Amino acid sequence: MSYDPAAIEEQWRDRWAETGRYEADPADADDATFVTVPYPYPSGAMHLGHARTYTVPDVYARYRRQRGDDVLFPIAWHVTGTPIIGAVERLKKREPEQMRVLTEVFDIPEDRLEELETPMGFARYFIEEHYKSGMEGLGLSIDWRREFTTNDDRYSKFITWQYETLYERGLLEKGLHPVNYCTNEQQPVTTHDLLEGEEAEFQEYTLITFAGEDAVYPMATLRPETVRGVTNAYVDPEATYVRAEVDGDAWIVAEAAVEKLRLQERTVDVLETFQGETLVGRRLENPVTADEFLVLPAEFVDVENATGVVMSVPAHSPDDYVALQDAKEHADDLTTYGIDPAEVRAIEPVPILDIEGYGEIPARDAVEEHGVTGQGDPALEDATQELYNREFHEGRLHDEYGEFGGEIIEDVRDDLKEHYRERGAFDAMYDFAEEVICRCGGDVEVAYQDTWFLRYNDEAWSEKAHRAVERLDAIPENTAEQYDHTIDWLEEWPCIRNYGLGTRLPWDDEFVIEPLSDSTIYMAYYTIAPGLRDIPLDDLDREFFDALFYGPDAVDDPDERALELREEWQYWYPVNYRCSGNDLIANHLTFYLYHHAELFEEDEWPEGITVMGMGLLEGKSMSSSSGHVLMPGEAIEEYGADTVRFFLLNSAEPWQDYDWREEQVESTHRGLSRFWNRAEELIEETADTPDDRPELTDIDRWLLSKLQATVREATDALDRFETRTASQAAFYRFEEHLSWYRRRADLDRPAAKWVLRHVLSTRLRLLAPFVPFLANELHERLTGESAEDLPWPEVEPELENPQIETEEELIGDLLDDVADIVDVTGTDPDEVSLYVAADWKRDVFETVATHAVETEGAPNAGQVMGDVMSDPALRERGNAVNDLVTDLADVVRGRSEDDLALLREIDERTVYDRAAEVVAAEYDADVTCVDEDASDDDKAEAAIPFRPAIRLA
RNA sequence: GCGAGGGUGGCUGAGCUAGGCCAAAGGCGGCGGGCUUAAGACCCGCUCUCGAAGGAGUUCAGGGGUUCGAAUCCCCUCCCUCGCACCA
Repeated sequence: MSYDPAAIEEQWRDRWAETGRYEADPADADDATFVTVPYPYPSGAMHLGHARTYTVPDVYARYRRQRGDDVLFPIAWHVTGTPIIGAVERLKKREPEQMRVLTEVFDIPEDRLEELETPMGFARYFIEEHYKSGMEGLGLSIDWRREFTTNDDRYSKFITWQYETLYERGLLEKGLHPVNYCTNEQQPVTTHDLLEGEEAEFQEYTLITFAGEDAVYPMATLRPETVRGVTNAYVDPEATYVRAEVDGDAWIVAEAAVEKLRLQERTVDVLETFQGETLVGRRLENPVTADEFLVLPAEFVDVENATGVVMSVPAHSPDDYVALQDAKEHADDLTTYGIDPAEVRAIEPVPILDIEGYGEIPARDAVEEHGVTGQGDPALEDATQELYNREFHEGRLHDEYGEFGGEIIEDVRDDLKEHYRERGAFDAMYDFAEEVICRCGGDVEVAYQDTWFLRYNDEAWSEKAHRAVERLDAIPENTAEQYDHTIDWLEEWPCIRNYGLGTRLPWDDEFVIEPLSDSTIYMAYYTIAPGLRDIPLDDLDREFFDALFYGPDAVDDPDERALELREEWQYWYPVNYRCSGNDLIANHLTFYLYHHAELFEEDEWPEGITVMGMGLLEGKSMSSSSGHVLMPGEAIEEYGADTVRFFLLNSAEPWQDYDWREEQVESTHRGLSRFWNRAEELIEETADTPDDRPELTDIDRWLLSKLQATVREATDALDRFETRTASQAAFYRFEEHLSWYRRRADLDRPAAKWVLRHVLSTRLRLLAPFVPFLANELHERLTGESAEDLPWPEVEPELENPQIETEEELIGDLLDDVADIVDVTGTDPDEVSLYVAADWKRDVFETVATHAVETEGAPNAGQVMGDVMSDPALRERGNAVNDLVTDLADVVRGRSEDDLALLREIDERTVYDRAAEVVAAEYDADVTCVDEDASDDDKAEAAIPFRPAIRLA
């Protein structure tokens, strides 16, 4: 029967489910292994991009089981936060885009849409219909008894304990914080809720408070250091402005700014409203220089941005420079505003910094260099971008800036801002650089909201987190520094939301703990989830979990049930390996380290983290909304789960990106089919082979020796999560050994049959973690037992035989040489003569080899010659010896002492007699192998040790 | 800009953390042959250049250096990908 994945896979899935094969419970042994993955977020279907994240830990779990461990590999569902709620809202509104994804991409039947109209109904659908079936389809060895969702009551009790504990330890702090806020719905919104401006980030503008007669005129800038370069201001004469009392001071701002300021916790009373033109011509005073300047009219002023009053720094802003040129040109028009044109023409750019490569007025140079033609020219943007960058990183402030004079902007901007803020010259406000619209159609602004923060910048806490990194097995190794870097860089993290699924903040229940903050120590929850189900909700209080996690002495009257669960927790903890995405290093994985470092003792801290690259589909990243996705179910149906697994695990190491290319996947599938067919054939044809090891020949011993190397390599690789290296060695690389074996060995011998069966059994056990369906099925057919029920293969040192491996290499080299000659000459030889190097040449080799050992593989030709020539018999041979030494130096160069010892042991005649048989068979030629000395063929002289001379005829 | 990772033969992708066994694995594609009524699948061979004797030449982003010897080590330049937060 040929390879039929669907049939055998179904059968093994059933068997695993029926027998609870992967359910793990504490035993007495001290060999527990606990691996976890991030619990999925079922706000949509699982696609193949997710599949490897779950498959890699599955391989490790299966591997450790074969090594004899109790292995726990659990899964749960993360439903915290707003994405699911948002998705349900969009479904209820029957938004076309959402409906398209649900019905076309995810293929949800019409009659089931209704059950998706509640958040948990929505989540449940994807959990059951996509994630669970996908995971079962892939053959993941999950203990399903432990699943839960983060919206479960008992989980909330656990999170409540966590946050009460952190709160008590002073690691949470309340503060005001800018957030995206929908002015229509009057609540904060997430990026997912946005219709337009999803990419927009709000910025903190510095407001420079220029003084006018009747009020201050705050103007927004991202470059506060340019304050000394302001030459004038602009307003939109057509727009509406207001004079308002803002926190007790009189301000002039655009009317549009009033709401923004209010949202940012300002008290704003509008005193009067007027057209922008009233402001034109007024004189304002620079709070830093005390210089006066004019307010000019300009159409380009956007009153929707910041305060709607703009300052102009023509020396350093190409935009302002060009605008000023225009203003001067049309200065005569300004008389309508009562402005003296001469005064406008007299405005000159005021430089405030020096920068190499630019003249006194950098903006002018930038404008000229980019060939900017006017205000609407796209080149203006490039000029601005380049100049801003250069000035920020290279510009040095002029001496008028006092303590900041001579400094690079990059180094002092923050200090300078703070300096003037303290003196009342600067203020601040947040705003977007573009328009942002909510899905509800409402305008989104930046608002200050009360928020609770986790204090990840706390020194003592960071210190503990660094210690956790130190003892962590970070895979790949270079990720360790990324964790350290993240720890140093993290500030405070807002850990709550105003709405969403999840756990309420225990002491302030208008807030919900957000997803990245309720998922930091939940791995512990897997160990107790089944046990907690039997305990009444109300009993799961602070004391209960204190007893559970901190032991009987932590509370006055410890709950017995908590102490029992404590044993289970301690049996599995710590997590040996967490497998996650490399994009999560900068938040989730580092939070994971922080919370463990704070809440648990060192011996419960994470032992290892393996991060993974992303998955591509035909070279492009997958996304459900674009439809460029492949669901695991589809792939499994097409190729079988083993092919899917093998591709995911073998095409790249876990931390590298992989690319699902149909062509490659098909080739993987063919590889597995070929393997299956050969294995099945072998199993049938050798069924009556006795179990006892027969007398082996050299080539049998060679294959078994290669097998040992393969076992060693696969084992070492899996210990480091190198699934590609491991599977490559056990599968593809060994196929090459087998093909040499088939070429060299008589397969009809009982010994060959025994060897091939032994090899197959070993390889199936090595492959079982990768392709469990195929490997278990074949092994069961081979011996009656499945591969996963048998131990992981161990290296059998007595089967390692470097001597024979070296000899086979020499035979291979000879075959290559013969083939080479045949190829170049285009002859089909009838006779082949092999001449093995004479004894004296072997003596020279000994001398060269001795030198090589002394010089660690880098023999000095001169010294060797001196030695060799001390023998009179050799000296007579003159140039022949010289050439030989040169050749032999190449042979030994770089070889280790052990290698050389092997070569010295080899009897060339025996080896090449064997080689002669192979050559004879392959070329259907008469092959003779004689010593160089015994031949009168002048070709024979070309023989050197380990490289016989060859004559084709 | 900061942090991380890369640039290898038509493509993909090993090797580069321990420099010589590297003209450089494997796969895909291409070419030739076998099998087949035929296609597919499968099997064998070739796939940098030159060569009628196992050889030689030029390659591993570009430039420089260390070394008897570098795809592999060091320096510089250019280019690409990812992350930079309140999104999960």
